[in-house]
Amino acid sequence: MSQAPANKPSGAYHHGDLRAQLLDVAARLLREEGEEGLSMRRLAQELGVSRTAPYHHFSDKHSLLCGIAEEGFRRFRQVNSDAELWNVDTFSEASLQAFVRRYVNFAVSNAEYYDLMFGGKLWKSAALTASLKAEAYTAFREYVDHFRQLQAGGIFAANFDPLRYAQLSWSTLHGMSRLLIDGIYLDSSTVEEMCNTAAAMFWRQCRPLNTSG
Amino acid sequence: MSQAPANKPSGAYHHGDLRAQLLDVAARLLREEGEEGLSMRRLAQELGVSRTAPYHHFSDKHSLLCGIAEEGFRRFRQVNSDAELWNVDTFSEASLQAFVRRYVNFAVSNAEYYDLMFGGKLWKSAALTASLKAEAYTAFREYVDHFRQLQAGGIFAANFDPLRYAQLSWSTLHGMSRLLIDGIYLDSSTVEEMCNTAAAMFWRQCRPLNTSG
DNA sequence: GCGTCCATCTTGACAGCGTCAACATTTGCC
DNA sequence: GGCAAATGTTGACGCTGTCAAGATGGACGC
Repeated sequence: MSQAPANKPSGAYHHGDLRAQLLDVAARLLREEGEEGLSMRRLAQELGVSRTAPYHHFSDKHSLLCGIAEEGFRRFRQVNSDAELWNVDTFSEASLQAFVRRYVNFAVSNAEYYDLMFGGKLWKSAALTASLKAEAYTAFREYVDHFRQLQAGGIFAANFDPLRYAQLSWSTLHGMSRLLIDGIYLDSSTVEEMCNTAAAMFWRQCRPLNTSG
Repeated sequence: MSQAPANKPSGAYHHGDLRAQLLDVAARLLREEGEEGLSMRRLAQELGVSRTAPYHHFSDKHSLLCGIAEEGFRRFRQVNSDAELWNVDTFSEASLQAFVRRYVNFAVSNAEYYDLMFGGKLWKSAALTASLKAEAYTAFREYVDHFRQLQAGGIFAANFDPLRYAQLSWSTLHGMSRLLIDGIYLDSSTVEEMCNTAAAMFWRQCRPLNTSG
């Protein structure tokens, strides 16, 4: 009758907390051994259940991955929420710098989530979980809305399209993150400098009439 | 004794042109059905040879993928080589625009190659073919060198770091390309406009003292 | 208490995968 | 012609995702 211990009931038939642990262990396997390190069978073994037990919580591997991505978006929220950055009065190059660093740091430190959240593996499949779709669209809409607010506050020139700005800045953030995660930019010692350069570009870009730093 | 027909000798024991066709058909399978559509066994079947025949031309699947990526870099060369863009006298926002469009168009139109050339699948494995490594490093070095030449020609401000500029612009190009390829930017009707916006950003960025459009 | 339903977990099975080992055939070279 | 190397073959192994069918346990009405 007592709730099964978090890790492994060891004799119990019912695991008690399988769904949550599947998501956790799957993410850990992805982190430690990459995409090839995660298989449904291995995942089950790692948790001491039979091969097909996970299928009672996720209809297939694809939807397990959707679950992981969803958790990723939950963790991602704090990156986007920054009162200082999105406030017209405190919007500054420094706050932009902090944002860029926060984004890239999240991507690199949570690569196993980032890959699924913003990678083709799930998005090209065109069969995203409804809840994942909701999380993702909300995240991007919030991002764009912030820029709209800033424009309404007079930060941008009138002829500036906030959507275009959002797309472009996100492209840069995403590109930097991907190149770092994928091991193409090996020299991670210059990451901070690159982030600052990116922030400077964004800053200059959104204040086209004022060239002072 | 006669050279086997390009496609399938149909009775001959030796195929005659297997290595090249493996690369071609593999790329086609990737293009048409994605990563999961390409298996060594299926590839062999598609070419009418036995399952293990490909292993006499590529030691394993990984090195086949390296071969595909290498071919990709060969096709990629024309994107980077543009006399007008890299010439100090003709360097302009228009030539930048053309370059951005060319890059993104290459990435999207050759996604099956681009994925391997600039994706984590090969780069994170840390076991790249020597020839692939050479191709890749050459491509990036050329890109950076172009910016160095432009700076030597006085295009950039003196305190501008061409390497940083190359990294940052490439991040943006790569980010846009990836988001398009991966189906995250669904609205591909605005691609051209985004390319122009990106080119404008690069243009403004490299002429920090001249705010005229 | 008992029976019943449902969530959950189990074993068995299947086709497909990458790849190794052993063997067959063909080509190129002396 | 003969021999080595290149290239092709079949057989086998352990791994994968996932379906079907059966076993177990908890929850709830009586």
